[in-house]
Amino acid sequence: MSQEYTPQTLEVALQADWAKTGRFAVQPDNAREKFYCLAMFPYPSGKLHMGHVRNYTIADVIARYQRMQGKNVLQPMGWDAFGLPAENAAIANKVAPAAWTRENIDHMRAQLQRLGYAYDWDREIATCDPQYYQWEQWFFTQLFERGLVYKKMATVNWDPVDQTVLANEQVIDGRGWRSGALIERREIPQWFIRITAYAEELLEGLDTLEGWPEAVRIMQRNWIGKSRGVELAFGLESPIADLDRIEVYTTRPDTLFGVTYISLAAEHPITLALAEQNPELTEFVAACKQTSVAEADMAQAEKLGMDTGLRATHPLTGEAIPVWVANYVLMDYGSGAVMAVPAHDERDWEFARKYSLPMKTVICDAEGHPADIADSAYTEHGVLTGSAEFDGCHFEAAFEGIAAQLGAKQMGRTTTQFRLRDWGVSRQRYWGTPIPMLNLEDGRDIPIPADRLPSLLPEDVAMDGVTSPIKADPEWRKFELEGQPCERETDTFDTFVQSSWYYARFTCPHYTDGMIDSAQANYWLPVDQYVGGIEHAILHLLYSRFFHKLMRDAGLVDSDEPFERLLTQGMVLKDGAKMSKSKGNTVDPQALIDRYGADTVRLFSMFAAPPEQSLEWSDSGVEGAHRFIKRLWRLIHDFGSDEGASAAESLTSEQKTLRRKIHETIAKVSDDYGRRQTFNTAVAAIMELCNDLGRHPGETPEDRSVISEGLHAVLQMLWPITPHLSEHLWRQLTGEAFVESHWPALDESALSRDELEIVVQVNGKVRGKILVPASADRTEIEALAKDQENVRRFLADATIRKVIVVPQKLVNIVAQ
RNA sequence: GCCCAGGUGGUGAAAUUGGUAGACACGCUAGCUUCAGGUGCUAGUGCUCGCAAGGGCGUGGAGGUUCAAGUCCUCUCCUGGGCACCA
Repeated sequence: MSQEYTPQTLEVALQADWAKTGRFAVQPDNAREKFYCLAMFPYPSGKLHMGHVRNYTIADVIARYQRMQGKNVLQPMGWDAFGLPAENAAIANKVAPAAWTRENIDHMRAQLQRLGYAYDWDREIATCDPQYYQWEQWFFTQLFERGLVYKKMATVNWDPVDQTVLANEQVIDGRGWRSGALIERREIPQWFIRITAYAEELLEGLDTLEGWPEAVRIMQRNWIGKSRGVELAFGLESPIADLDRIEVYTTRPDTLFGVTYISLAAEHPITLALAEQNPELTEFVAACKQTSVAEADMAQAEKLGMDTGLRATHPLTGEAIPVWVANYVLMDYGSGAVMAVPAHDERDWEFARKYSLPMKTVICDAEGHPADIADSAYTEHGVLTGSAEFDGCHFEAAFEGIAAQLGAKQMGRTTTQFRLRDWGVSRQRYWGTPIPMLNLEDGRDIPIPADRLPSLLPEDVAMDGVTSPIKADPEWRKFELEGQPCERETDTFDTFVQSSWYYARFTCPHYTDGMIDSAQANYWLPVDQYVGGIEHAILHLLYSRFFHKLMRDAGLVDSDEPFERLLTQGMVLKDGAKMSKSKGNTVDPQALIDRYGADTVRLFSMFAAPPEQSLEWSDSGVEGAHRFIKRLWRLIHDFGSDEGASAAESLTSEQKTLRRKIHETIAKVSDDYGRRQTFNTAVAAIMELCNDLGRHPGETPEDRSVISEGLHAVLQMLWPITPHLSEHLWRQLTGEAFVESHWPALDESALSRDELEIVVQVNGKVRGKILVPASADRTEIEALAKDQENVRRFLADATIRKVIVVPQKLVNIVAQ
């Protein structure tokens, strides 16, 4: 009766059954505890890659484990369907982004279904559907009314040949990826959402997110970057560009006496005014603009500067301080000007060295001497020197004293600043949500009225590769409001806007009366478990937290935070590198599913590494996972049906040992799935149990009873990972349908041991092992340890100084 | 450049609270079964000395704390992620 393992037929049949019976469709149910499990939805790029498989398997294992705990589990799936790749594909393949996207969705949906994920497909969302983005447009107009939206000039990468704006990704070594032209920074008007109004709350909220990895919380905290400092001004003798002073911000006012120059951004109004009379400076400013807007590029670019000849007055000493223009000072941050203290700031030190600018030490080192700055800046806090009446002050006193003196002179004040900048949401692209704003003839911007939404994106378009079809089409732009002609905004939203609230829409995807059905949302939210790549640690997760608070303040949801617990999974690598087409090291999950079935692919993904770590791909590892499945298949078939095996009365010591292994495994796997989320160690433990079950003779009814108990537990514990295999074999073994809401019960009494093995060390090195009765006390253990044969040899002519006994574990005898 | 992770056998990894380093699996070696094997089973497998019993060494590198360090501290090297228009 040894039947062959045929995953292709077995899995597809079960999947059809799940779909037909609506097995994973859910509704609110107040009788049961809810559990909302969500994996970050994919961009529909064409087909699934291994990163998706890993991501969705992790989430599915958690969702199914929670189902086995009897919870009402929501696990939805959808598509982050707007974005740049669709435009690129449209140009390359002469197909409209909409058609390309929807084809990809159909293909990827089928792939996900073939992997057997327990999704409620009735809730599927695609962000490119007007039914979705209309509410995003509506919400934006609400934010506008609340004063949380504004328009200002902001910098973009400009390709002067293609006459288009480029994403940072499209700028390679400072050149446009298609034209090869040197790109330049250019300022254009763009829409912003005031995330900075929520900076304090976003920062404080991090402390409540105990279910988040500490690394993510730290990264967000640093990103928000709250600092206490001083805003101060250096005076100008005569106004330039209507400014009579240069404003700077510093967190180190204690180094104010060490300022030897000031640096302005290339876009600073004073720079621009000075450049008008100075051709050399004009040229330098143009050169400064030839880097991408990416911070990484700017931080690594060679530091360039030029003396403007202008001098500003030090607010405390009255000295004349040279004013420079430098390419590392950014107009978008703070005031676009910084005071430079080369002795106590790394970047200023490098710049000053390069241009032979003076340095002035004003902080003492730990020994109380003026710090040595010959080889690098001294950036520690310390006692002041060379700072007039502040000499001898420590950081705190100097900070307060200098701030007070600046305040008295009306030249400065203490402030709190955030590194976080407002969220620019304008994109000069076609394939996105049209920004629902109108430009009136008098120049004012107003929102499109709610009853005229959605502002529909035309889908039947041709892409020429340079101009957005809605920018190229004058007809689309035309709009009439109360008889007045006006123009639609032709920019679209950043795709992060869609992904900032989809988790909430999943609770009520078909709701037509508003953005969110609060009754549904408040039942399901917050998401109990969110799973996604670590690469989203800052942007996506911060924007979502921000949007949640915006929705809360609009009365749509009750909770303060969207995601209770977060699991950030590592990447899938091959040959130590991220899989990518350009490297030619991709692995197509479809080929693996076709060859081994979904359960093998799922099992390997879970077994190969813990979820937070990167996973090194291995073909032979997949083979190994498949072999384990076949072994288990054979084990169950060889065992036959369990013909109502009853709990045995008295067991032999071998049977007791096997039963203890079964229950130790249940305890470990429960902990690994639930608390630790280390699925690889759970699989290893189940494999160990299977090895023991296979080795155990099945001669007596008692033997068969214990083995049967173990096989039941194995199938139940594997269900979250290999659901098809488990359901199929369960029926073989028991003759009944698999009941998913039963997690195997732990029998604590089966865990007890009569004897323990204890390690004996001499001076920290293992010299022997002893078996002691579980009831043995300290003195007995110590005596047994000293008596151990090998231990005695090492103690022969030594004096025992100390004996350390760690209960249940080891004895360390310290001897000389 | 800045912020955050990670580095353990030939390979993927385990070691959960400072307490036996290498569980589980891959690979490899030997044997058995079968002998058409991309099959199955058994044993061995960190390096090293030894016939063996047993010993020495060993978690990127250098120091340190401790009876005891993969785990804690300091410095350092390498790899990966993020840096606001890839998603």
